[in-house]
Amino acid sequence: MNLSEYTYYLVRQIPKGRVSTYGAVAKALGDKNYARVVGLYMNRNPDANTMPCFKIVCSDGSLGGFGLGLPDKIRRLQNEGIQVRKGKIVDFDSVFFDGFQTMYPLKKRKS
DNA sequence: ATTGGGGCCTCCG
DNA sequence: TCGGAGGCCCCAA
Repeated sequence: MNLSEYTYYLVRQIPKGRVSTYGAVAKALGDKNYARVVGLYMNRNPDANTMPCFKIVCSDGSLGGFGLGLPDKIRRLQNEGIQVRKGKIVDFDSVFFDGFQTMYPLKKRKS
């Protein structure tokens, strides 16, 4: 399993109605510096059916970006009952998910 | 609130 | 194949 596949695996762990952040995923990957790379993976694979990248937001609760356009991201979030006001997640602390199940710490590149 | 440095991958020429 | 530029960012100052 390569890095991008492992990233998708983690993102799919986010329960319905919850969100997580680029940084949280990066930390689950083993290094917070992966945050930007996580964003790239999201942008590269904007298929919301297999990879709910709309559930990944910035660590301060703001939305971040979205390859298909932010309005679409907001719509998808609200579909799961997540409220968005003024470009931020409402009650961010209570919907934030950081309970990723990491099989192994992926510190370095894996084949 | 704003700024800038960080350090890793992917993309495209 | 090689190299440089940039990214759906984060955090400490």
